[in-house]
Amino acid sequence: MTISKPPIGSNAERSRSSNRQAVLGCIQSAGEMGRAALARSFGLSTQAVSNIIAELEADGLLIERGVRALGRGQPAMQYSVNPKGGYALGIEVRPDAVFMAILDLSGKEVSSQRSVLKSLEPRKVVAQVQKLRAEMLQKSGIEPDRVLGAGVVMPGPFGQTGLSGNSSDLPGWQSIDVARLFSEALGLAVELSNDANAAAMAERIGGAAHGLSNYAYIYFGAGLGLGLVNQGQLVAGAYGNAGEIGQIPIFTPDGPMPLEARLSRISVQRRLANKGALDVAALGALMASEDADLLAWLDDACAALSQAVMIIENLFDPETIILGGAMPGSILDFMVSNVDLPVLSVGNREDKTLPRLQRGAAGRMTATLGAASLVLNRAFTPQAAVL
Amino acid sequence: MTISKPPIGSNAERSRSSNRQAVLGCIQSAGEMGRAALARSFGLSTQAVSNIIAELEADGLLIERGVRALGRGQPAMQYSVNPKGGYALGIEVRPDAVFMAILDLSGKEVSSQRSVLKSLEPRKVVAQVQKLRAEMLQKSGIEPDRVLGAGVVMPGPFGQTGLSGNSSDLPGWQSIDVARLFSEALGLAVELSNDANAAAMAERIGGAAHGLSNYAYIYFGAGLGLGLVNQGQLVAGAYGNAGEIGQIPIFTPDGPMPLEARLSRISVQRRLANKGALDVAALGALMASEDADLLAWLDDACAALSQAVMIIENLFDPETIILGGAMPGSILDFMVSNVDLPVLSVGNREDKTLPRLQRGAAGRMTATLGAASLVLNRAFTPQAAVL
DNA sequence: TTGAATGCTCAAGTGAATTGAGTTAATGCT
DNA sequence: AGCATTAACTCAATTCACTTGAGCATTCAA
Repeated sequence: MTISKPPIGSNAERSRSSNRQAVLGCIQSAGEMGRAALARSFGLSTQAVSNIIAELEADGLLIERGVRALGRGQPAMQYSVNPKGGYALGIEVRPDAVFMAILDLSGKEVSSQRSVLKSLEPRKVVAQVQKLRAEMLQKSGIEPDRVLGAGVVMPGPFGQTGLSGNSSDLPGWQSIDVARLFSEALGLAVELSNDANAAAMAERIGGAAHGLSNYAYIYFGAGLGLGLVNQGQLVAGAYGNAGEIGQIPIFTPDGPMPLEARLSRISVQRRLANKGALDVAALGALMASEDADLLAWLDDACAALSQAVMIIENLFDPETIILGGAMPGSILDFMVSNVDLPVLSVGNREDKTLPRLQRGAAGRMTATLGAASLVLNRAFTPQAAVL
Repeated sequence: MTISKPPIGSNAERSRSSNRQAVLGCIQSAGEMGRAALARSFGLSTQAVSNIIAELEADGLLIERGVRALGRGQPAMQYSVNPKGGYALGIEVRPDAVFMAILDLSGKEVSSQRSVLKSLEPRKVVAQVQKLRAEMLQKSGIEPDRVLGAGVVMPGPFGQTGLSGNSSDLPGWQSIDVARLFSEALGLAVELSNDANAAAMAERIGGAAHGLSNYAYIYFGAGLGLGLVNQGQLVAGAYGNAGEIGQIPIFTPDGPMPLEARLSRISVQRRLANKGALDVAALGALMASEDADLLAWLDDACAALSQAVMIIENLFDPETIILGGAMPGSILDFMVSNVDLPVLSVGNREDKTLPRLQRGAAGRMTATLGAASLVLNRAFTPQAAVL
């Protein structure tokens, strides 16, 4: 889902670029590190790491954090990522509005905004995004050339599939090269992804999956999505549509139905139709008041979630499964503590140090922040060559 | 599941090694290629490719195939992989026997053998494997240092999981470092995997998935396994147990049950218990005679498979799903043509050029050949750096 | 106090890529 | 037929980024 595949062959310059990314990524996930420790963890010489660090420091991407004595020998100068060294743009396009967020290199939100769409026509949307970017950069006092790239999140699935035609699809966007469109308009490298994948990446940059390389993320959006991270990279599938978990059939007392029919905002909205339109805040209020209808829905939702966990664990064997998205944290927490974790699963291991199911970031902006995280993840990860 | 993680940092030597693998892999999947074409597809200079080719030719891994004129300009000298340039060892350890196969670089089977296990104790098994290797290499006239590595296939899942304790587990093998054990005994790089993953890789080297990078493989072994290939690499999961598809619940008229209960050799054996022990050949004979009980089982199996396809497609969005393993080809073919392909799936695309479901290699040795294919795949794929 | 361990720098050396000029061998145009 | 064009390839020089080895600084432990 990147603009153009990176070249496969390796040469001196590409080595350096890859090593730079590895150094940055290692420091980011460890918090702070010294040259020698970095050299050891990469199989590079200290001298090589020294050169790379000098370069990164000159570029403003790293800052000195003082020396730390860790035992015998000369204490090591520690470095950490300079939050102000670079910024990532997150763009979420929805049928009604665009959301934009700016993250700094540490993954902290610098600014975020929502802009109602006047037209859904791609050119007009892009123009609106350009304007929004200019405003936000100016307001935050960020130099445009400090922006590393943009992540774009759109409702999937991409291309004409058996799941197309949902209400969440963007009309007129199915057959265009969205990544190229944004990349040319913004003059930035663009990563395109669906909401669940983006949210999954957000957890890796600064959330519950910090430092993890294999995990799954169940995302509550319009429907239900799944973000899969394998070896630190998103599993996108052949056409970028992996993770459409909402359609998989689950077993209920009323017969088989799609997971989404029991576990999604649409399903809770339908069940609690008499309570009007429920946004995240309203659901949180109902949860706080221990609303009986909501609790009844939660029972069913947990039963469905249990089956989803079983399928995900047995197919992927992740280190953990994270629950997040447009749901109040209290509801996610309830699910995490009330789901029956399946016994007949490869996820059921005695030596597991992480919980099998845990809560991630919740809220309306999760996917937008995730979009920006795609960019950060790329900045921190050496690009793998793919044939 | 390799012995030791490759170093992350890149330097000149590692660049060369990675470029060598890329060149080999590209030639292997294209059949034959010239220097200039290779250089273009990698983003390397012709000179660099020239040097690499000279080295590979000197090592006996490539052979000249004469010049081909493809238009204007000087015709290009084509190279292809020398089948006799290297060999891969495949080892499948089962509760009753070890299977061993040798593949040449082109993926062709050179030799294969079965040896009944006298003892399941790891040290004794390894000793038996060592002896078997010596015999087979000698009989085939292969110099030992032409062997690139060994792939080892064992019944999963690995480690103590909620699925442990199956009859297919190897007692006494759960808590040892199997890869190290074989690697030290054989003096070879060893890749460890379960049967489904290995079989999936076999299809990539020379079978139905030749040249594909994203596909899924449903494997009929003792139970049912799933091999997932993402970006040309197996998805192993955090603990190497991804793809345990047999346990996922599916919907049947008799209620929910594990997929394996409807779609596996065990299930057909149970349904046709009155016909005695059924090996692959016996099942093939029943299929040829259009046995009514077998056809009834197939109906149920296809219904189950349809659900599995839906889950796999929606979670992974593969280019294709391949069916293979210890089942007669005729039964696999029947399934491929009789399964109801789910409509509500991201796999249901109009622009798909590959069939959504197709048949792969069938037979008793599939996993053993797959084990050797793991080695070939590594020889042909630049190793990705993983943090 | 002394020696071992550890972090780091400087300067020289090395491996593998790129660059640019030049050769060879096809096709296409006049 | 002759010549320009295109493409594949080689040789030699250069460049890039990493490694190596010598040497210094700082800390801990005996």
